[in-house]
Amino acid sequence: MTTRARVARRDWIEAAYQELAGAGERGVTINALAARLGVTKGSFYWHFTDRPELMRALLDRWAHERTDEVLALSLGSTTEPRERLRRIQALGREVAPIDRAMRLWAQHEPAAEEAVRHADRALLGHIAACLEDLGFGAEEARLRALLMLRAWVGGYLIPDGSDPGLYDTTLDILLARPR
Amino acid sequence: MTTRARVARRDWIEAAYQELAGAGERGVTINALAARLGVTKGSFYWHFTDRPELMRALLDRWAHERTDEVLALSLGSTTEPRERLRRIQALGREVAPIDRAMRLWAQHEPAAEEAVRHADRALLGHIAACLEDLGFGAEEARLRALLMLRAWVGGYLIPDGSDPGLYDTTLDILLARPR
DNA sequence: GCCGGACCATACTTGGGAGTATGGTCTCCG
DNA sequence: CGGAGACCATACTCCCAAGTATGGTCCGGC
Repeated sequence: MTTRARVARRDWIEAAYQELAGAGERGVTINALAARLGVTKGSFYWHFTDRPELMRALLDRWAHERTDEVLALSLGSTTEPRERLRRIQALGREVAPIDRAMRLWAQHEPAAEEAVRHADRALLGHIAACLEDLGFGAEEARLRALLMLRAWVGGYLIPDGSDPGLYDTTLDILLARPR
Repeated sequence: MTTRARVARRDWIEAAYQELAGAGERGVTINALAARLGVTKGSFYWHFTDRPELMRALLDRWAHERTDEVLALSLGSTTEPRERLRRIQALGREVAPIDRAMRLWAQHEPAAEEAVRHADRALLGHIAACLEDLGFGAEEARLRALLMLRAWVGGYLIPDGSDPGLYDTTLDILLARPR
């Protein structure tokens, strides 16, 4: 038969990652993960010393994933700035659940805040680079990149904040030159 | 002597409101409020039947306050649209702590989400009205109002997201006409 | 075939916050 | 003065998630 329910350390991390994306940080509870994995807490406390260790592993996993994604963006096939910005938006829609969970978590956990800060620095750098390619000055590009990111994550905190027509036109607005 | 530590129902609500703004929803705990007020839980459960009743009262208090503020905006002295938008931003800075706490709370509490939704509808309406005064079409005004709000609350979720130069220029960007 | 270590189940204990039961104190009013 | 009701303190119980203790099972190596 197919080897009993033995799970590895990465299985716990993966399950926790799913739970984090779906239910937020306080949703990732040992018992819930155990149930999801078909084992009990006994397994968990063999692979980890305590919950904080698991959460640190989550931070690590997310940081790496996010780094890879942003790297893939900057290594993308096209060099057309506007298309690159559109791909950033597309990525944003993909990672929305986990991204949102991470940012909410970062509100009351300094370690998570630090991870988000670091990831945002990279992402903002990439966005700003695209804007500079479009002819904006360095400082202007920085400001608009930050504005673009804020406009994006702001959607997490606004009920009914997902106007279908918004994503199509937000770039137009953010890229309009001052007169 | 100055009448013992007798507190009224509104004192509990006020203390809870402070705690909500400062420590978030899960920070408003009965014992913490009791300590802050110099009484014990016995007092609380005389004025309220349970914690949900207190939280509903908080929602109410916030909704009224927010309604008054937005009303004051639309009844403001000036009629110059751009100045009105600047005052909205100024209000945003004032109410940032409680606004942020409410939105975070709304992430896992339907009643809070409903309150935020309702308040946002009014605020967005007011912003959009200013934008229409500036010559934008109705639909365009709606979109830009939403974008402005998202850009604002997005700052809550971005570490180091408070660039000093941002508030000065964000209006310029949001008000630039498409070419 | 059996032994040691990897892995997990069971059954605890602990800590913190919500909620309850009950009795005490002040104040006002008759 | 003497209750009645408003208001609060004390001391519980309940619940839930984290963490611990301990014993059981499986599997590879000798």
